[in-house]
Amino acid sequence: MNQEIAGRAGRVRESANATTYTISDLAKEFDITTRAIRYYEDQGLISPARRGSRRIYSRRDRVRLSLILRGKRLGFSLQETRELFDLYDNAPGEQAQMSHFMELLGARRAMLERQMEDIRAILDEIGAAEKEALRSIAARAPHPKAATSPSA
Amino acid sequence: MNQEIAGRAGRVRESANATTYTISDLAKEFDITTRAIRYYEDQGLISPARRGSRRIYSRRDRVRLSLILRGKRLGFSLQETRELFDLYDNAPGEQAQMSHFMELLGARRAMLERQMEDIRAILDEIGAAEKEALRSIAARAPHPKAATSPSA
DNA sequence: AGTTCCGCTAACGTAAACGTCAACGAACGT
DNA sequence: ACGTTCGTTGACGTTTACGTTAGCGGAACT
Repeated sequence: MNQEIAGRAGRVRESANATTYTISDLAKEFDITTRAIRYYEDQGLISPARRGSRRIYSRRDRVRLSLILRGKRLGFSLQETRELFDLYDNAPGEQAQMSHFMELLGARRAMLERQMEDIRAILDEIGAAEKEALRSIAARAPHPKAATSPSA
Repeated sequence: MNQEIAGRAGRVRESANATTYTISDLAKEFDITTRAIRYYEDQGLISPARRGSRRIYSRRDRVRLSLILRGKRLGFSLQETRELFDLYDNAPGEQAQMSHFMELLGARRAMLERQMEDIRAILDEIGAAEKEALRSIAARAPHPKAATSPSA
């Protein structure tokens, strides 16, 4: 996974030293399929150069890809991420977009906080169940009362 | 949203005081559609009693529903939640299941941590972008260098 | 009695994000 | 020269979690 070494794929092509990647270079690096990468292109998230029919990815494309994946991990849909890209491309650093973006981010943060709270609640219940189990074992009682079902 | 008052739906039916709910009671309380609730039943997650063809939900069913929703918020699929229910129903408090459950929970925790890290990274970049913007404004320079695209 | 809800089943539709062939061309190693 | 590998464009298939009619039967209000 070290993009400095690499077999001898498409590094330093053409004139100066424009670092480029093939589709499978990126697929391996990010551990996704080439199909996924082409799909992101279909959805307008990346637009790699072409050498004939083959796709040539630049460092910029590579950054975009990492941003797409980060967006996915945060629960953004591909369309949401695309909109953010579009906004930024058409006027980087504008305030209206910034606030739109902050809204999305805030919503995600709220989701994460709720998830954390859910996990905390589960852990609490597990803790209570354990204590209950220990107590019933200590008292040599076969079963406590059997609640409804912990889990999830 | 107070389930103690309620119009005069299906509270205290039958013999003693077995609190029950109609499907729309629960739909309103949890803010989901009745279709969703029936779907959970199709998938084997709940099995409400019937009075004729109509579904009668007990407090146990209501707890299950809340667990299903919590599972969803944590990213568990309905099938995963169902498996957890099945495991617990067939032998509550067994250790093998507990470890299976803890595995799932651990995976979710890892996901959450990664998401938190992603958000931290984004906030860092936003902070850096702001500093850069302020600096370029202070120097009356039109644009910095224009990176690749922050967002997502 | 009539009409309006509520609920039920059955079945088809949907959206997102790819997976999975198929059929083909170009490039690369031997 | 040739087989293998890599890449390309369709195009259809898949999964999850419901949404959306459609058509019908009781139940409840007036």
